[in-house]
Amino acid sequence: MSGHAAAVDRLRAQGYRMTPQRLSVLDIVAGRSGHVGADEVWHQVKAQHPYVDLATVYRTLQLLKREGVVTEVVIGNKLHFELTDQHNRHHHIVCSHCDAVQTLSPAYLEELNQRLLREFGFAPDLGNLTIGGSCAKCRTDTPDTTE
Amino acid sequence: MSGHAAAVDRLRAQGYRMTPQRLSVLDIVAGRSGHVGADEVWHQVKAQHPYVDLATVYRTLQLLKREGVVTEVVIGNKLHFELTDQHNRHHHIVCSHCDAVQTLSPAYLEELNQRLLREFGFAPDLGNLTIGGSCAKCRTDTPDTTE
DNA sequence: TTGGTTGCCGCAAACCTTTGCAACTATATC
DNA sequence: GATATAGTTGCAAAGGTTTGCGGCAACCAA
Repeated sequence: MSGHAAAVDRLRAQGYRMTPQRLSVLDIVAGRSGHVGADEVWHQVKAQHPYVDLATVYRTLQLLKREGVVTEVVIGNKLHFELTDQHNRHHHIVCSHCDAVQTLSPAYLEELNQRLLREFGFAPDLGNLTIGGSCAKCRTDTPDTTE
Repeated sequence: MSGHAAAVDRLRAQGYRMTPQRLSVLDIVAGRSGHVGADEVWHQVKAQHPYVDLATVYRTLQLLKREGVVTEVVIGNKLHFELTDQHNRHHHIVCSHCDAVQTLSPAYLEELNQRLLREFGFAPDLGNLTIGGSCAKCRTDTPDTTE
Protein backbone atom coordinates (compact mmCIF):
# COMPACT_ATOMS: atom_id res chain seq x y z
CA MET A 1 0.00 0.00 0.00
CA SER A 2 1.05 3.58 -0.57
CA GLY A 3 2.51 6.13 1.76
CA HIS A 4 -0.73 6.91 3.52
CA ALA A 5 -0.75 3.73 5.58
CA ALA A 6 1.24 5.58 8.20
CA ALA A 7 -1.40 8.28 8.25
CA VAL A 8 -4.09 5.69 8.92
CA ASP A 9 -2.15 4.35 11.89
CA ARG A 10 -1.57 7.82 13.23
CA LEU A 11 -5.24 8.73 12.95
CA ARG A 12 -6.26 5.52 14.66
CA ALA A 13 -3.72 6.17 17.41
CA GLN A 14 -5.32 9.56 17.95
CA GLY A 15 -8.60 7.87 18.66
CA TYR A 16 -10.26 8.34 15.30
CA ARG A 17 -12.27 5.41 14.01
CA MET A 18 -11.06 4.37 10.62
CA THR A 19 -14.33 3.51 9.01
CA PRO A 20 -14.66 2.18 5.46
CA GLN A 21 -15.93 5.62 4.42
CA ARG A 22 -12.85 7.37 5.76
CA LEU A 23 -10.47 4.82 4.34
CA SER A 24 -12.13 5.11 0.98
CA VAL A 25 -11.92 8.91 0.92
CA LEU A 26 -8.29 8.81 1.90
CA ASP A 27 -7.49 6.12 -0.66
CA ILE A 28 -8.99 8.17 -3.44
CA VAL A 29 -7.21 11.39 -2.57
CA ALA A 30 -3.97 9.46 -2.09
CA GLY A 31 -4.39 7.70 -5.39
CA ARG A 32 -4.13 10.98 -7.23
CA SER A 33 -0.95 12.73 -8.18
CA GLY A 34 -2.61 16.13 -8.00
CA HIS A 35 -5.71 17.62 -6.44
CA VAL A 36 -9.26 16.30 -6.65
CA GLY A 37 -12.55 18.11 -6.32
CA ALA A 38 -14.79 17.14 -3.41
CA ASP A 39 -17.54 16.07 -5.77
CA GLU A 40 -15.21 13.80 -7.68
CA VAL A 41 -14.03 12.20 -4.46
CA TRP A 42 -17.66 11.52 -3.70
CA HIS A 43 -18.33 9.92 -7.06
CA GLN A 44 -15.35 7.66 -6.68
CA VAL A 45 -16.25 6.75 -3.12
CA LYS A 46 -19.73 5.82 -4.25
CA ALA A 47 -18.27 3.42 -6.78
CA GLN A 48 -16.98 1.39 -3.86
CA HIS A 49 -19.71 2.15 -1.31
CA PRO A 50 -22.84 3.33 -3.09
CA TYR A 51 -24.61 4.47 0.07
CA VAL A 52 -22.02 7.01 1.24
CA ASP A 53 -23.34 10.51 1.70
CA LEU A 54 -21.73 13.66 0.35
CA ALA A 55 -21.79 15.16 3.84
CA THR A 56 -19.63 12.32 5.07
CA VAL A 57 -17.12 12.98 2.33
CA TYR A 58 -16.93 16.65 3.30
CA ARG A 59 -16.66 15.83 6.98
CA THR A 60 -13.89 13.35 6.29
CA LEU A 61 -11.99 15.74 4.07
CA GLN A 62 -12.15 18.43 6.74
CA LEU A 63 -10.96 15.94 9.32
CA LEU A 64 -8.04 14.88 7.16
CA LYS A 65 -7.23 18.51 6.52
CA ARG A 66 -7.33 19.34 10.21
CA GLU A 67 -4.93 16.47 10.87
CA GLY A 68 -2.60 17.58 8.13
CA VAL A 69 -3.07 14.44 6.08
CA VAL A 70 -4.62 16.33 3.24
CA THR A 71 -4.19 19.83 1.85
CA GLU A 72 -7.03 22.04 0.69
CA VAL A 73 -6.82 24.06 -2.50
CA VAL A 74 -9.49 26.60 -3.31
CA ILE A 75 -10.10 26.63 -7.06
CA GLY A 76 -12.80 28.97 -8.26
CA ASN A 77 -15.72 28.35 -5.95
CA LYS A 78 -14.86 24.74 -5.28
CA LEU A 79 -12.71 22.94 -2.77
CA HIS A 80 -10.05 20.55 -3.97
CA PHE A 81 -7.82 18.29 -1.94
CA GLU A 82 -4.53 16.53 -2.31
CA LEU A 83 -2.44 14.26 -0.16
CA THR A 84 0.00 16.25 1.94
CA ASP A 85 3.45 15.12 0.88
CA GLN A 86 6.01 16.01 3.52
CA HIS A 87 8.81 15.37 1.07
CA ASN A 88 7.37 17.65 -1.56
CA ARG A 89 5.70 20.47 0.29
CA HIS A 90 4.36 23.31 -1.79
CA HIS A 91 1.84 26.10 -1.85
CA HIS A 92 -0.63 26.92 -4.59
CA ILE A 93 -1.17 29.94 -6.75
CA VAL A 94 -4.42 29.88 -8.68
CA CYS A 95 -5.50 32.11 -11.53
CA SER A 96 -8.93 33.50 -10.80
CA HIS A 97 -9.65 33.89 -14.51
CA CYS A 98 -8.76 30.48 -15.91
CA ASP A 99 -8.41 28.46 -12.69
CA ALA A 100 -4.93 27.31 -13.67
CA VAL A 101 -2.96 26.05 -10.69
CA GLN A 102 0.78 26.33 -10.17
CA THR A 103 2.74 25.08 -7.23
CA LEU A 104 5.10 27.23 -5.26
CA SER A 105 8.11 26.19 -3.24
CA PRO A 106 7.71 26.70 0.53
CA ALA A 107 10.82 28.84 0.36
CA TYR A 108 8.69 31.68 -0.95
CA LEU A 109 6.67 31.86 2.23
CA GLU A 110 9.17 30.68 4.78
CA GLU A 111 10.24 34.14 5.83
CA LEU A 112 6.63 35.30 6.14
CA ASN A 113 5.88 32.27 8.25
CA GLN A 114 8.73 33.04 10.63
CA ARG A 115 7.86 36.70 10.89
CA LEU A 116 4.21 36.10 11.66
CA LEU A 117 5.15 33.60 14.31
CA ARG A 118 7.84 35.78 15.84
CA GLU A 119 6.13 39.14 15.65
CA PHE A 120 2.49 38.17 16.22
CA GLY A 121 2.62 34.72 17.77
CA PHE A 122 0.41 33.84 14.82
CA ALA A 123 0.90 30.41 13.26
CA PRO A 124 -0.32 30.77 9.69
CA ASP A 125 -1.80 27.76 7.99
CA LEU A 126 0.21 28.35 4.85
CA GLY A 127 -0.06 24.75 3.74
CA ASN A 128 -3.72 25.33 3.05
CA LEU A 129 -3.21 28.83 1.70
CA THR A 130 -4.30 29.43 -1.84
CA ILE A 131 -2.99 32.61 -3.42
CA GLY A 132 -5.32 33.98 -6.06
CA GLY A 133 -4.42 36.33 -8.87
CA SER A 134 -3.88 36.58 -12.59
CA CYS A 135 -1.54 34.21 -14.37
CA ALA A 136 0.83 35.35 -17.09
CA LYS A 137 -1.41 34.16 -19.90
CA CYS A 138 -4.60 35.80 -18.64
CA ARG A 139 -2.74 39.00 -17.91
CA THR A 140 -1.56 39.42 -21.49
CA ASP A 141 -4.93 38.36 -22.88
CA THR A 142 -6.79 41.02 -20.92
CA PRO A 143 -4.76 44.22 -20.82
CA ASP A 144 -5.88 45.29 -17.38
CA THR A 145 -3.85 47.18 -14.89
CA THR A 146 -1.63 45.23 -12.54
CA GLU A 147 -4.59 43.84 -10.66
CA MET B 1 -19.69 63.22 1.68
CA SER B 2 -16.82 60.90 2.46
CA GLY B 3 -13.83 59.88 0.44
CA HIS B 4 -15.70 57.46 -1.75
CA ALA B 5 -17.25 60.17 -3.92
CA ALA B 6 -14.19 59.88 -6.14
CA ALA B 7 -14.84 56.17 -6.48
CA VAL B 8 -18.39 56.87 -7.63
CA ASP B 9 -17.13 59.20 -10.33
CA ARG B 10 -14.54 56.71 -11.44
CA LEU B 11 -17.08 53.90 -11.67
CA ARG B 12 -19.46 56.08 -13.63
CA ALA B 13 -16.64 57.10 -15.95
CA GLN B 14 -15.97 53.43 -16.59
CA GLY B 15 -19.52 53.05 -17.82
CA TYR B 16 -21.10 51.58 -14.72
CA ARG B 17 -24.54 52.82 -13.82
CA MET B 18 -24.62 54.18 -10.33
CA THR B 19 -27.99 52.95 -9.22
CA PRO B 20 -29.45 53.70 -5.80
CA GLN B 21 -28.71 50.11 -4.83
CA ARG B 22 -25.04 50.45 -5.67
CA LEU B 23 -24.70 53.82 -4.01
CA SER B 24 -26.34 52.47 -0.91
CA VAL B 25 -24.07 49.42 -0.69
CA LEU B 26 -21.02 51.59 -1.14
CA ASP B 27 -22.21 54.13 1.42
CA ILE B 28 -22.67 51.44 4.01
CA VAL B 29 -19.30 49.80 3.53
CA ALA B 30 -17.65 53.21 3.44
CA GLY B 31 -19.43 54.27 6.61
CA ARG B 32 -17.63 51.58 8.56
CA SER B 33 -14.20 51.84 10.03
CA GLY B 34 -13.64 48.10 9.71
CA HIS B 35 -15.14 45.23 7.77
CA VAL B 36 -18.83 44.34 7.42
CA GLY B 37 -20.47 41.02 6.66
CA ALA B 38 -22.45 40.75 3.43
CA ASP B 39 -25.62 40.02 5.35
CA GLU B 40 -25.23 43.08 7.50
CA VAL B 41 -24.70 45.22 4.43
CA TRP B 42 -27.96 43.83 3.12
CA HIS B 43 -29.86 44.61 6.31
CA GLN B 44 -28.63 48.16 6.28
CA VAL B 45 -29.36 48.61 2.60
CA LYS B 46 -32.90 47.40 3.19
CA ALA B 47 -33.39 50.07 5.82
CA GLN B 48 -33.06 52.62 3.03
CA HIS B 49 -34.50 50.61 0.13
CA PRO B 50 -36.65 47.79 1.48
CA TYR B 51 -37.04 46.02 -1.85
CA VAL B 52 -33.33 45.41 -2.52
CA ASP B 53 -32.41 41.79 -3.04
CA LEU B 54 -29.53 40.00 -1.36
CA ALA B 55 -28.27 38.91 -4.78
CA THR B 56 -27.91 42.53 -5.78
CA VAL B 57 -25.86 43.22 -2.69
CA TYR B 58 -23.53 40.34 -3.50
CA ARG B 59 -23.27 41.36 -7.13
CA THR B 60 -22.47 44.92 -6.14
CA LEU B 61 -19.89 43.87 -3.59
CA GLN B 62 -18.17 41.68 -6.16
CA LEU B 63 -18.22 44.54 -8.63
CA LEU B 64 -16.71 46.94 -6.11
CA LYS B 65 -14.12 44.34 -5.23
CA ARG B 66 -13.23 43.78 -8.88
CA GLU B 67 -12.77 47.53 -9.29
CA GLY B 68 -10.61 47.76 -6.21
CA VAL B 69 -13.03 50.01 -4.35
CA VAL B 70 -13.63 47.43 -1.69
CA THR B 71 -11.52 44.68 -0.15
CA GLU B 72 -12.79 41.21 0.66
CA VAL B 73 -11.93 39.49 3.93
CA VAL B 74 -12.80 35.84 4.46
CA ILE B 75 -13.80 35.30 8.07
CA GLY B 76 -14.89 31.81 8.97
CA ASN B 77 -17.22 30.79 6.20
CA LYS B 78 -18.48 34.28 5.52
CA LEU B 79 -17.40 37.10 3.29
CA HIS B 80 -16.73 40.50 4.78
CA PHE B 81 -15.87 43.72 3.02
CA GLU B 82 -14.21 47.01 3.81
CA LEU B 83 -13.47 50.18 1.92
CA THR B 84 -10.07 49.98 0.24
CA ASP B 85 -8.01 52.75 1.74
CA GLN B 86 -5.06 53.56 -0.47
CA HIS B 87 -3.42 55.51 2.31
CA ASN B 88 -3.69 52.69 4.79
CA ARG B 89 -3.24 49.51 2.82
CA HIS B 90 -3.06 46.31 4.77
CA HIS B 91 -3.61 42.59 4.56
CA HIS B 92 -5.54 40.43 6.98
CA ILE B 93 -4.61 37.50 9.16
CA VAL B 94 -7.58 35.66 10.62
CA CYS B 95 -7.61 33.08 13.38
CA SER B 96 -9.57 30.06 12.22
CA HIS B 97 -10.45 29.18 15.81
CA CYS B 98 -11.81 32.44 17.19
CA ASP B 99 -12.18 34.46 13.97
CA ALA B 100 -10.09 37.30 15.38
CA VAL B 101 -8.76 39.56 12.66
CA GLN B 102 -5.47 41.40 12.66
CA THR B 103 -4.14 43.68 9.98
CA LEU B 104 -0.76 43.28 8.40
CA SER B 105 1.42 45.88 6.77
CA PRO B 106 1.85 45.40 3.00
CA ALA B 107 5.59 45.32 3.65
CA TYR B 108 5.21 41.71 4.77
CA LEU B 109 4.08 40.58 1.35
CA GLU B 110 5.84 43.04 -0.87
CA GLU B 111 8.77 40.79 -1.62
CA LEU B 112 6.47 37.85 -2.37
CA ASN B 113 4.47 40.05 -4.68
CA GLN B 114 7.56 41.06 -6.62
CA ARG B 115 8.92 37.55 -6.85
CA LEU B 116 5.67 36.07 -8.13
CA LEU B 117 5.42 38.78 -10.72
CA ARG B 118 9.05 38.50 -11.78
CA GLU B 119 9.47 34.74 -11.69
CA PHE B 120 6.02 33.57 -12.78
CA GLY B 121 4.44 36.57 -14.44
CA PHE B 122 1.74 35.97 -11.86
CA ALA B 123 0.02 39.04 -10.40
CA PRO B 124 -1.28 37.94 -7.00
CA ASP B 125 -4.39 39.59 -5.65
CA LEU B 126 -2.81 40.13 -2.26
CA GLY B 127 -5.17 42.93 -1.38
CA ASN B 128 -7.94 40.42 -1.09
CA LEU B 129 -5.76 37.73 0.45
CA THR B 130 -6.79 36.43 3.84
CA ILE B 131 -4.19 34.42 5.69
CA GLY B 132 -5.71 31.89 8.05
CA GLY B 133 -4.03 30.29 11.02
CA SER B 134 -3.95 30.22 14.81
CA CYS B 135 -3.58 33.39 16.80
CA ALA B 136 -1.36 33.61 19.87
CA LYS B 137 -4.24 33.24 22.29
CA CYS B 138 -5.79 30.19 20.68
CA ARG B 139 -2.39 28.56 20.32
CA THR B 140 -1.67 28.71 24.02
CA ASP B 141 -5.21 27.68 24.91
CA THR B 142 -5.04 24.53 22.80
CA PRO B 143 -1.61 22.95 23.10
CA ASP B 144 -1.51 21.60 19.57
CA THR B 145 1.50 21.26 17.42
CA THR B 146 2.56 24.23 15.34
CA GLU B 147 -0.40 23.87 13.07
C1' DT C 1 -17.80 -13.34 22.14
C1' DT C 2 -20.71 -10.31 23.97
C1' DG C 3 -22.21 -5.91 25.49
C1' DG C 4 -21.63 -0.92 26.28
C1' DT C 5 -19.85 3.53 24.92
C1' DT C 6 -18.99 6.95 22.07
C1' DG C 7 -18.11 8.53 17.83
C1' DC C 8 -19.76 8.32 13.09
C1' DC C 9 -23.07 8.15 9.43
C1' DG C 10 -27.09 9.01 6.47
C1' DC C 11 -30.64 12.02 5.93
C1' DA C 12 -32.61 16.33 5.49
C1' DA C 13 -32.44 20.94 6.05
C1' DA C 14 -30.00 25.14 6.44
C1' DC C 15 -26.52 28.25 5.10
C1' DC C 16 -23.94 31.36 2.18
C1' DT C 17 -23.14 32.63 -2.43
C1' DT C 18 -23.85 32.53 -7.38
C1' DT C 19 -26.56 32.46 -11.66
C1' DG C 20 -30.45 32.57 -15.42
C1' DC C 21 -34.01 35.15 -16.93
C1' DA C 22 -37.52 38.55 -17.93
C1' DA C 23 -38.75 43.07 -16.48
C1' DC C 24 -37.04 47.43 -15.49
C1' DT C 25 -34.25 51.81 -15.43
C1' DA C 26 -30.01 54.83 -15.71
C1' DT C 27 -27.90 57.05 -19.21
C1' DA C 28 -27.02 58.90 -23.89
C1' DT C 29 -29.19 60.87 -27.88
C1' DC C 30 -32.26 63.52 -30.16
C1' DG D 1 -38.38 66.19 -22.16
C1' DA D 2 -39.18 61.90 -24.87
C1' DT D 3 -36.95 57.63 -26.78
C1' DA D 4 -33.95 53.91 -27.46
C1' DT D 5 -30.73 50.57 -25.58
C1' DA D 6 -27.83 48.16 -22.97
C1' DG D 7 -26.71 47.44 -18.28
C1' DT D 8 -29.13 46.19 -13.68
C1' DT D 9 -32.42 44.36 -10.77
C1' DG D 10 -35.67 41.20 -8.35
C1' DC D 11 -37.02 36.77 -8.24
C1' DA D 12 -36.38 32.08 -8.00
C1' DA D 13 -33.58 28.34 -8.25
C1' DA D 14 -29.31 26.04 -8.12
C1' DG D 15 -24.68 25.29 -6.42
C1' DG D 16 -21.37 24.04 -3.10
C1' DT D 17 -20.65 23.34 1.80
C1' DT D 18 -21.99 22.82 6.60
C1' DT D 19 -24.86 21.27 10.47
C1' DG D 20 -28.51 18.97 13.68
C1' DC D 21 -30.27 14.81 14.82
C1' DG D 22 -31.46 10.03 15.68
C1' DG D 23 -29.91 5.58 14.60
C1' DC D 24 -25.96 2.69 13.87
C1' DA D 25 -21.40 0.55 14.26
C1' DA D 26 -16.32 0.59 15.51
C1' DC D 27 -13.74 -0.27 19.23
C1' DC D 28 -12.77 -1.45 24.08
C1' DA D 29 -13.51 -4.16 28.11
C1' DA D 30 -14.88 -8.16 30.19
